[in-house]
Amino acid sequence: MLLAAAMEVVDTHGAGAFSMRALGAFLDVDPTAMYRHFATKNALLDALTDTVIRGVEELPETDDPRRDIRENFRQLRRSLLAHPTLAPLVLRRPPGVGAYWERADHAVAQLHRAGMDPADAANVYQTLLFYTLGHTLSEARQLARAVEREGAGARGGPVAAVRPPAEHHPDLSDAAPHLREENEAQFLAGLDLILRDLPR
Amino acid sequence: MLLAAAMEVVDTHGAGAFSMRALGAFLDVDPTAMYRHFATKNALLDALTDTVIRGVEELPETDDPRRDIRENFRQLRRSLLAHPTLAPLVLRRPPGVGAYWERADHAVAQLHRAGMDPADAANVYQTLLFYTLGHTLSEARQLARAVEREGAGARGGPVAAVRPPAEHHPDLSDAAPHLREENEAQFLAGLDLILRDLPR
DNA sequence: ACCTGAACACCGTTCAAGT
DNA sequence: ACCTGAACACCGTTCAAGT
Repeated sequence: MLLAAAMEVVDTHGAGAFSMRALGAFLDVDPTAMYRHFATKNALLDALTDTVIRGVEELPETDDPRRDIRENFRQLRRSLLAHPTLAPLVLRRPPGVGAYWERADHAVAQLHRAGMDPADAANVYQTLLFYTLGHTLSEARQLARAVEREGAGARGGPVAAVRPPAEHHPDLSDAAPHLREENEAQFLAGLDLILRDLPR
Repeated sequence: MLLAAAMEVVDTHGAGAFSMRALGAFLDVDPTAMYRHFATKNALLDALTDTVIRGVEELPETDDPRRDIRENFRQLRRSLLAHPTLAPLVLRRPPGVGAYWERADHAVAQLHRAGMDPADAANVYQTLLFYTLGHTLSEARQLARAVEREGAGARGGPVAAVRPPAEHHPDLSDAAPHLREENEAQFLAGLDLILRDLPR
């Protein structure tokens, strides 16, 4: 399928190296043949990002709303990190686009179940979504650079330590060691911070 | 100054239309003359994004830490929205880059002053930063599309309502009206959610 | 020290022509 | 219905040459 081939090219060489000509070469087809199926390169990229937002995992339905919400956003994070060079392009999709509906409805339903009114649920959902996007897209950056340099499967070096000039930023250097923690744990800590009023 | 001219071209026609040739035409200079001052187009864009992260406003120092922290991130939001087509490119800058230090130190210092230990302060800071980036870059998208269509100063239409197919997403449609609120208020509500344990 | 201009190896997209 | 191939109007970047 055309989208699958496009995703393979993106994951192998990075979204920066993706072009209609590169995709044509991969499919052994004239570079202009794709215009029968997608009006523009942008439309093709939008379709790719929608499949990343949607992901491949089932949304969980247990009896623990807090756990289910956490898992919803962990899934989004995993899907974005699986395609790190494509991840930043999800920002071109409005949050009202189809691919987000399932996640939005799932999260809002769990928040409702946990006793929140619609206004609070909407606020918490959006905060979780934007936090997840900001955190994960920042995280994807270093992974993406490794892919664009070394090709698919690159692991990206160890997370660089944050080293501010100590003389100028005394408070920051006390906190700096904690800014370097492993990213998954850091991500979950932020989720829990936002969800800390939910029953656990 | 070269950077100021580049920023003007970006703000007028959008980052998508920015090219070395366009900048050369704007400055009435050969398109390759810029390579004396910046090694690549990417280096030039990185310098531009750093000035956006830094912004033009003074960080506040009142006797209210919570207020100062809110203002820190509102400043970042305002600066990003002032250059909406450039905003997504801040994701290429690692959070440890120079332009973030001032904001990081300021926020961590205020959190410390409010009684937080370094580990909690680091967690809250990162959550606030990534939330702000996610929220603001999503918000910048519609502004950016207006600029790329109509040129500088475009206001971008009213915020599109989120209209999920009601039959499929009952919980979401209860919350949907609250997803459409004016963006500044929504942004601040998220900040307060993350900061709700701070003394006010 | 800085700018110029030709050149190279690319782009996205259109369109007439083929099967 | 789908693919081809030439063509158009662009790119970033290098490098020898000029002042």
